[in-house]
Amino acid sequence: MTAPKKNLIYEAALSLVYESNDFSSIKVADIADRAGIGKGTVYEYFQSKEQVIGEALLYMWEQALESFALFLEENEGFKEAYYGFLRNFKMQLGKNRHIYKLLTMNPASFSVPAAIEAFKFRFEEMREKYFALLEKLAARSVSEGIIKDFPSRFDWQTAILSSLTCIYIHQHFPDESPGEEAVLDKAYAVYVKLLGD
Amino acid sequence: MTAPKKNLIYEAALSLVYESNDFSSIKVADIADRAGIGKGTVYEYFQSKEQVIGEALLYMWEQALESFALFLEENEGFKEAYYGFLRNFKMQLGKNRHIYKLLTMNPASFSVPAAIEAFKFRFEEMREKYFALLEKLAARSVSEGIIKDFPSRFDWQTAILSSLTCIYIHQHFPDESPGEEAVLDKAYAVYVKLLGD
Amino acid sequence: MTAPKKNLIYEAALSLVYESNDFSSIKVADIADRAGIGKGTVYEYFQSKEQVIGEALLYMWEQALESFALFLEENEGFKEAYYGFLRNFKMQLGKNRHIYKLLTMNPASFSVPAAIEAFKFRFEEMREKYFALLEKLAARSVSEGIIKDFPSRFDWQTAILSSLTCIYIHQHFPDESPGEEAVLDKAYAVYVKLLGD
Amino acid sequence: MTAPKKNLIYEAALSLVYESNDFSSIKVADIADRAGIGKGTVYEYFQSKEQVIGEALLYMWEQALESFALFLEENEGFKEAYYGFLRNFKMQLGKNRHIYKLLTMNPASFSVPAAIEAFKFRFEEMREKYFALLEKLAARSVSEGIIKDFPSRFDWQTAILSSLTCIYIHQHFPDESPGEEAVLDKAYAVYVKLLGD
DNA sequence: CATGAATGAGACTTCATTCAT
DNA sequence: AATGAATGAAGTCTCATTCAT
Repeated sequence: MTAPKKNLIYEAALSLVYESNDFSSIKVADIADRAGIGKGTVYEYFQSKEQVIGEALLYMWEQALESFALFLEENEGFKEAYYGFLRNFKMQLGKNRHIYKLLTMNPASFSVPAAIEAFKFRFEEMREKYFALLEKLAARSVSEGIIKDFPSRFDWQTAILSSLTCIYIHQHFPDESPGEEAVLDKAYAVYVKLLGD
Repeated sequence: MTAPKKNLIYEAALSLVYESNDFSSIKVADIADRAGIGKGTVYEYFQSKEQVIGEALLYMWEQALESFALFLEENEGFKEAYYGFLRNFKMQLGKNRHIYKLLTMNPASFSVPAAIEAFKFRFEEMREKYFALLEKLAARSVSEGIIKDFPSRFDWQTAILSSLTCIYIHQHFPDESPGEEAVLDKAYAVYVKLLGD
Repeated sequence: MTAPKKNLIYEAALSLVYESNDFSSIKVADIADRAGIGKGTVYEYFQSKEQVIGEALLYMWEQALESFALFLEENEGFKEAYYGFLRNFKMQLGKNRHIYKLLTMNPASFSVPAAIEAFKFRFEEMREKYFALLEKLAARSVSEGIIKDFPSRFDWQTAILSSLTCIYIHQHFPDESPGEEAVLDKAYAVYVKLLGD
Repeated sequence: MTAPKKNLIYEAALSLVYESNDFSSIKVADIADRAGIGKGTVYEYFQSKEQVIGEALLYMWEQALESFALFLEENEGFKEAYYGFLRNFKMQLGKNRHIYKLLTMNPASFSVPAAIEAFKFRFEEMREKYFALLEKLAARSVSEGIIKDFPSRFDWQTAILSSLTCIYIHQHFPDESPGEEAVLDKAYAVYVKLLGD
């Protein structure tokens, strides 16, 4: 029965990560408060504050990857899948605009807990999985003939991250941006333009 | 003659910002050490740690904008100017890969010192100046016929940020990326592809 | 069970107040040391050093008033009550000769913590209670016929404070003063002379 | 020409003593500011903050004693002299109600600078002078027949301090007290009652 | 298991004092 | 003689972590 309590702590920690944009300013007391448990209890499940936050971030990514993988299985066509991917990113970003770095798997975002060697490795693993899924997605665009030649890893990374950047700009400057749905078309177009012949 | 001492502190603070990726983990003692001055001296020039870091970030941007503006004046042609812009970003990113958020003027990066209202305003001002320069740059690509129609603000923002994303990926995964010079061509191509007909 | 720990801190703070005669020179570390607790623990019970000292002074007065009230109830006759009152003052003064201002309820003595508005009010309350008891005491001297007419507030205040002054001088210049018991007679006489016809 | 500068510092320090009621909270920077001189200059004339305040207090007393002595010489009759004495005390107290301890020559008020041995001695000297003058004043009341027998030192000290207490109460509770002039009569009456047969 | 009172290392900040100008 | 920039010792306060209950 420890799993649910750990998750409680993860969710609490993550909600604070979303708000603070600054790992070291997050307080254990706040995590405990938000999780509705005692401060001491946190230390029954984790060794240190660093570990709590590190594990919480990995937990977030595990969840995200799992549902991403599931989603890819359920949606065969590239376009629907890509729109779904964008839509999910948009939603996450809507919850918290500070989270861009985390959502784009920016290694820098793991700099604090990465102090502990174990995290570096586990994060690397996670990134591999993430890129494997993205590659699978990119592969579909080729097999469906939307993109002619299979792009290099560098190229599809650039294309996908640019798509996300497009959505990021939309979130930051909603006034100067196309509508909520139109931005998805824009972002999709970015991918096609960058990888199209 | 207080300006040089203030600058000394700015440089010290910034070098720590580059390293730590986490504002609140920076210690006043470290700033003072790195500036080669006493702890108390920092407080002769600033009211609080928050202010030191906030002002230092603004200082960094002021410097960057100034040299950017100068550079734009000195380089008439779009392509040279754009390559110069990319080269500069690449160099900055080379110094510190955590700094992407700051370099892309991500408002979130200012979230800590922005607690003080004054910072919000000054940062906003800075961003306006930055975008004004970027728009000027984009305008050149139109006047030189490289881009047909003048793009919307949203579109050229997306195009330029995607260019930078391209370089960002290069820095993070140098093994899978084109050479140091080739990446500039790639980044330039991103801009042209996204805004070309 | 936090009350005893708070009281521990009060006693520690007061013993330092007695010694230092200068609020702002009292150190939190000293309070903690003397209370036999950790520095941080003080901040579990109080918000700031100022608050510790302010509350401690109020605590001292609360205690004093309580026992004074009890004493008045137990001693019916004016003379015995008055002697008891003087004796108590003498004893307090014996513990610390700097404390005169505090013992005479001099509002100035509260000037430091009174910076916080709440203290002003609570101190005012305390002073009212104190004067109510003194008035009750004075009233007895009238009802017993020791004093003819009921004196004005100003007059009995002057009389009582002069009594205390008498004891104060005794403490400061023991060589030139009457004996330990004789001074009480002197002080009592001061009261009677000043209010007697 | 150093005398006037020293005096400037004394006046500045004293004005802060009047306001703060707490020696150790007075800052050298404030003294210098108020004296209109540089911080470093203070240390040209004094060795330490403690010394500044200690000397300033002694300076105040020297001034006061000098004018008191002069006043006694100029006013032959006891009653006029006593009223003058009271009036002066009242005026001083009007400037600052925290100063009671200082004005009544309470040794406790010198506790901080008294840490330096030299001060203890000089203060003792000053008190002797002060009491000599008070005794002279008391002697007049006897020689003029207002008081029958020459009172003991303890008795006239009590009488005079009670007079001052009377004025002190007037200052603290003006609403419940007699008028500005009437209080002098009251205070005079206190003296007479306490020492009269 | 769960707690939260207690702790003290360590961070921020102040300010008396120095000293080069 | 006068200054005030620079300093660092020392004080206030925070908060991650422990541990007795």
